[in-house]
Amino acid sequence: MPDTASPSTLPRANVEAGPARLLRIQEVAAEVGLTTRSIRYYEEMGLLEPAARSDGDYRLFDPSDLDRLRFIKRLRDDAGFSLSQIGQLLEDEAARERNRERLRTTTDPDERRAILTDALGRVERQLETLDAKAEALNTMLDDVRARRLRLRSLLDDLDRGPVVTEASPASGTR
Amino acid sequence: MPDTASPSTLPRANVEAGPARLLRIQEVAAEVGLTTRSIRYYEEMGLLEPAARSDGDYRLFDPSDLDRLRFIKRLRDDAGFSLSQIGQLLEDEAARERNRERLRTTTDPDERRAILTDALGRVERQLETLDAKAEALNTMLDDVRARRLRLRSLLDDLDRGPVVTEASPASGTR
DNA sequence: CATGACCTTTACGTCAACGTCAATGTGATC
DNA sequence: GATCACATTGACGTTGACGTAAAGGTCATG
Repeated sequence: MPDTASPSTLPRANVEAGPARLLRIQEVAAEVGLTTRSIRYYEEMGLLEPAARSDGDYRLFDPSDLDRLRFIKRLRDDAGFSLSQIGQLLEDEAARERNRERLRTTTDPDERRAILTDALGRVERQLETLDAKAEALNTMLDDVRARRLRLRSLLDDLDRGPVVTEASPASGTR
Repeated sequence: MPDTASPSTLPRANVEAGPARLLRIQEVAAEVGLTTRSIRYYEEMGLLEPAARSDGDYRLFDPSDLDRLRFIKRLRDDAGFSLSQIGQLLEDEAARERNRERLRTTTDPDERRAILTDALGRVERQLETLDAKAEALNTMLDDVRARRLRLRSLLDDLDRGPVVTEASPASGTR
């Protein structure tokens, strides 16, 4: 029984969940809204590695690759990170997934703890990066909201009654 | 009596508030943390216009120019906007300041209302732009926080007691 | 008025992030 | 097994956002 693909917005390894139909680059591009060139470029930059290659060396992408590409796109478009910054974040991601493998293969509690602690540290760093950006953005948002408030109250004043701004006694007079 | 410059983080026109010492490009660059090249480039791109020029055509910047440059820098570094996007936002800014001039020179309530409404609309659009970005960022932040939570609980489990991930034949009570 | 630090414009160089051929190979279909 | 859409790897072109050097003007100071 083929499991219905559970959609996820997060990059997650498709851990031993069956073959799960591999896509070629053009389908992937259409699916995630990137160009084939960009996808190849991201691979060249080390941001991802296609799940497999065909006999004739065609790139073959699995669902987790799609998630990863969507994640990259979000970081690029929404957050405005550079590819090298994204590389930092995804490097951590990749390490995390490698560690997930090891986590499942080891039973030594100490090693498990070490791996988890390591992963936690990387996530914390990701959080710091994103948080800093979000905070800066929110500050700017507050500034603009303040301006909006001022404009609104000016308009209210205007509607409520004739303004007594009285400041230019000889306006236009020379 | 020279008024002490009131610091503001927002770009605001220095409305008839006295001469207020004009700075040359290098001082400005040092002050706001940009290169002179960038400042000239921003002018070339139409993001700002120095308050004045000296006899010998030196660019001369007033405090509101500095605020504007700081604003540009924040949009670029913190929010990750491109210069053309910043141009959109600042185009609105420029129009707003021109309108502020007209606001002070007209007494016609209808015209004032029109100008204010116009300005309000532009600020709303700025808000939309910034809001969209902030929302996207917050979504990503939530995702990462969720991952952190999962890692923490895994670590907690590990600390609290031996995990029963699998049948470990070696240890434990028989 | 000479000097040196700073400014001007002009113009070419650079790096990231792709776009766009070109030459060639693949693979499902008729 | 020929076809044709899609794939591959170069390699060069382009755009944005500056860096940097050249050839000169400006301005406060000795």
